Amino acid sequence: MSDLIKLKHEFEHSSDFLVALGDPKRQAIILALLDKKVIHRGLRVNELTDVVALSRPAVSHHFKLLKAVGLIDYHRVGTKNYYYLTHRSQQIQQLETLLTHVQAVMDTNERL
Amino acid sequence: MSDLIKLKHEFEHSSDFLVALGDPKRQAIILALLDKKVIHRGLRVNELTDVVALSRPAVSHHFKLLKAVGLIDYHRVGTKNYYYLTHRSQQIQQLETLLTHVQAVMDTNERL
DNA sequence: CTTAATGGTTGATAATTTTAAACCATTAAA
DNA sequence: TTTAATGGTTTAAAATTATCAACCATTAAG
Repeated sequence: MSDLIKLKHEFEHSSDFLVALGDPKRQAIILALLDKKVIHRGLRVNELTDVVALSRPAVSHHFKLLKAVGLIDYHRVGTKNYYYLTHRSQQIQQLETLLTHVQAVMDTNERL
Repeated sequence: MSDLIKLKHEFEHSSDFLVALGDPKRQAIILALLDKKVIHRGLRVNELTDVVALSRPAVSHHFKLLKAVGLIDYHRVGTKNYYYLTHRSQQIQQLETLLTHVQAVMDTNERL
C-alpha cells in the first residue's frame, strides 16, 4: 500500500476529530475540562453553561459530538452526568501520527 | 502565564487550521498536492477539478482558504497559477506542539 | 488588435451546522 | 407518591459555509 493511500485513510479517520477540535466553543469546553479541579471529577452540563456562554442543549450537543469522537466520556451519579476527558485519547495519538506522516512524505520528496 | 492560558492561545491559533484540515474535500486537495509528480511543480485550479470532483470556483475557494492558513502557496507562470504545499508549514509544527501540550497537562494531573 | 485561455470575484442558492424552546424520562428528596 | 432537579431529545429557526452561474481581468497566441 502506497504512502499516499495510507495518508488518505489517516485523513479520513481524523476528519471528525479535526472539525471537533477546530470549533472555538468546543475548545472552550475542552479547556474547562482540563482544569486541575475538574479533570478527575468531570463537569455536568449545567455547570458548563456558566463557564462557556452556551445553553444547556448546546452544551449537550457538543458533548455528544466530543464523545462520538472519543475525546470525552461520562459517568452517571444518580441523575447527574459527569463528563471528563478521555485520558490518552487514541485520536490524539493518531492525529500526531498523521502530521508526522505528512511531514515525512514532504521530506522524502524534498530530498530528490 | 498558566499552562491553561497558554493552551487556550494555542487552541485559538490552530482553530482555522484544524477546520481547514478537517474538510474531506480539502483533504483530497492536499493529497493530490502531496503526489510525487506534482509536489514540486504544483497544480493549477483547472487540473484539480478533474482529480477532485469540484467546480473551478469551489477549488479556487478552497485554495484561498488553505493559503490563508499557510498550508499552500502558489506562483504564477503567465496566466497559470501553480499551487503547491508549503514545505514544513509552521502550522503543522504548532499543531503538533498543541497536541503534546494537551497530553502533558493530562499526564501532569494524572500523577497526583 | 482580436481572440482564446486561465483563473479570480461576486452574488444568489443550497447544504450543513449550531442554537434554543419545548418536551420527555429518570432519579432523588420531601 | 408527589414534587423538584437533572439532562437528553426533537423540531424549528438562525447562522455559517460551500457551491455554482455569470462576469471580469489578465495574459498569450494568432
